[in-house]
Amino acid sequence: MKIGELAKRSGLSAHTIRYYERIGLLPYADRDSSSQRDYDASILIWIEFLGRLRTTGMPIRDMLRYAALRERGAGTEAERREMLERHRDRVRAHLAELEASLLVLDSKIAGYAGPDQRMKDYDATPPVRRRKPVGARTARAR
Amino acid sequence: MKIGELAKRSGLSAHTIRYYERIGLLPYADRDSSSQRDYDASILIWIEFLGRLRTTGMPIRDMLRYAALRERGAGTEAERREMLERHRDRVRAHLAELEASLLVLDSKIAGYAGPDQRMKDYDATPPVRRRKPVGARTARAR
DNA sequence: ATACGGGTTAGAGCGCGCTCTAAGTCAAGA
DNA sequence: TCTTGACTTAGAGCGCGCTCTAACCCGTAT
Repeated sequence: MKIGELAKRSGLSAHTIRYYERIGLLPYADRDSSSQRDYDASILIWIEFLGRLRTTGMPIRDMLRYAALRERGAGTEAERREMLERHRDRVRAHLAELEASLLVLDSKIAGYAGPDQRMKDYDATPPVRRRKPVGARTARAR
Repeated sequence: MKIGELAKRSGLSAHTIRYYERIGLLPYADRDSSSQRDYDASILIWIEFLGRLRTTGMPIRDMLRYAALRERGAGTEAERREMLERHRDRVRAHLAELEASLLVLDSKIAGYAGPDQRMKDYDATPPVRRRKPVGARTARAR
């Protein structure tokens, strides 16, 4: 499979695939007689996993660490596992934050829809703050 | 409240607070006789809400739209509500993606811990791909 | 023969969201 | 009076993760 095909199948752009190889996220690909990358379908599984790491917010520098361990292979399992466990915990924490914020969004939306069209105060601009009216305080258009 | 105090209380840096004002996320703050910003505690509620939007991944340009509507005040409720509803839907979708990826992480971790120390294949580096062995294919150290 | 649609490289550029710097002002305390 | 520390502004700089450009190469179809 050449890079264009892999791009289609993986959802990454060819540019991004080359970039990932350059930085070491993807293993250096075999080249055919014309120096063109020739991929085995098995790379798709790795790319999909990378996508999971990215989706869950792992920074590239950490993915690189993981990828390097993976390439070293045997003997690195414990460390890889620890990385994933730490990452999973961060993802769980992030998930909890998102859920909390989602609740806030929901109640805010409910506020807009509520029988009482008036906001629960914390949305309306505070009634023209004008404390310490010192000097010429023009409104300054933005 | 001056900017340092607000920074402490809001968790934003003073730099970031000024930046937010500059771009329009925070309303232009009243200045005291020495041109120093003087905040009303009510701003904290708005900043906290901005934090929710940021946590849930809303781009600043969208927050700006929302902030502008908020400042226009009356008559913009419907649009603000629609924005939040669309955003909420995106957050829910993202949440679902995260949860799916979390499952993958969990099973991957389980694989590392499993009774069978051998990976379910898709983690081990594929057994030295060497298809189309054309030309001098040096391993090229990385 | 030539045009086309892929591919190759090194390296520049970009959008985002801050984050920091430089040079200056001001008020309070020793 | 002098120092200190918190503030002011305009604007530069940064880390991230791509994304694109330029110039070139190659194999196939017309």
